[in-house]
Amino acid sequence: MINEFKKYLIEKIKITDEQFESISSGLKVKKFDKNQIIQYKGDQFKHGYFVGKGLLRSYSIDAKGKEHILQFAPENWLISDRNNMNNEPSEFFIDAIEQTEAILVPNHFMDDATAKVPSLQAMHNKLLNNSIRFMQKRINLLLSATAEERYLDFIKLYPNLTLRVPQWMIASYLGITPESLSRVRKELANKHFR
Amino acid sequence: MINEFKKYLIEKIKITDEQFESISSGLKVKKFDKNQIIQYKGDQFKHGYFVGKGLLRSYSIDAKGKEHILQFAPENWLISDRNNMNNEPSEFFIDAIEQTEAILVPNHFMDDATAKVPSLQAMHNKLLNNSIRFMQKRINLLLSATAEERYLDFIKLYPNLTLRVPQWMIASYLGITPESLSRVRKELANKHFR
DNA sequence: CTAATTAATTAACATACATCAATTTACATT
DNA sequence: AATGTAAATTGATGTATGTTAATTAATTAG
Repeated sequence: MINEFKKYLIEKIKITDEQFESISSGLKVKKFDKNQIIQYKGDQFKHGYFVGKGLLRSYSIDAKGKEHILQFAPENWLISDRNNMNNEPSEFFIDAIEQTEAILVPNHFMDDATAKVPSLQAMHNKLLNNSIRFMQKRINLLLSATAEERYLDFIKLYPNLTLRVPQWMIASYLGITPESLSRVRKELANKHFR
Repeated sequence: MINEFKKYLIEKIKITDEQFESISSGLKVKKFDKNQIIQYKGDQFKHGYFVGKGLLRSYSIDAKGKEHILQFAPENWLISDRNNMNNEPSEFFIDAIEQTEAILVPNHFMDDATAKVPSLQAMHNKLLNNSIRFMQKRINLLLSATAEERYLDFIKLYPNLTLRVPQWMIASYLGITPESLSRVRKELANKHFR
């Protein structure tokens, strides 16, 4: 499992084996049951999670008790609370959609890594940059696209998650109700049948 | 104007005067007319803009020709195209809402700065992190809040822009039509009158 | 200062999506 | 396999926001 994390860092920030060994001691793995809530809004932890096996999600709960999914984190995703990273309480919940094993990654792991090995900085910046790009695209879709268009984008972007995640969660990620998503799917099925 | 950029970097990444001097030579200032389009979708530039005076915006145009505003950039904002930073063509347009003077900031300015002065890296990461936090909040609002709630959030977050920017642009940022925003405002006025 | 644009408001009507409620289907637990 | 629970579907209806179009107000340009 630690090895998966190494692969992740090799791919994302081009870390070397030796560099990884020098910073990875002390990483702990933790298991979570399905439906276990890992982090509540308001919590302040000093680590994020690298998912080795399973599936996590982060989400908010609005005044009416409705959940809104910010992010899915399947295998080989690093999910960090951006508020915790800034030493502020979390705005979001995190829970396990499936039974999950994850590495607890200290919030300053990346800072430490790039401090220790400055050559990693450029790639790490690129990683953050991609994260911003991704979110810009999502904002743009929320501003401009219909429910159907957003769903089509989702299944293209996350073909695996589409099968793995309950529909009501996909709806929640898209910003529509499960009923609406069901209708969107029916519409799409009809279109492709004709 | 260069001095404003120095102040920005002192505040945001805690650069020192000497450090700034060592990397700021060669920065160019450019003026833009009101309504001038600075960057088209598909363009690939090697610089972003630090706004010293005036106001820029980035936006997309959808299939129906409707604009959707991703970001406003008033004085002391650094607006960089995240696709260009990754050597890919831009997904968005940038234009000047007001007559603007901006510093052309090379895409790799920050990378260079942190490479030259590794101690800046932590703060730079924090800056990017804040950018992500901000976008997470916006996504969450788009998923969960009504037009009225989003507008109230906007005027609280950007009291100056609320006065400076035409309403139809605020509507475009919020993801609603100008007509709807007008009605939202009327509603709010009524509520506070009663 | 006036004319010409552009923005904002308002009203009537349309529509995408939400809500509520009832079934049906799938999934878990024993 | 049987039973209970949660998810998905479907239908009827509601509502927030969109669309179109007309009017008024505000800006901009000559």
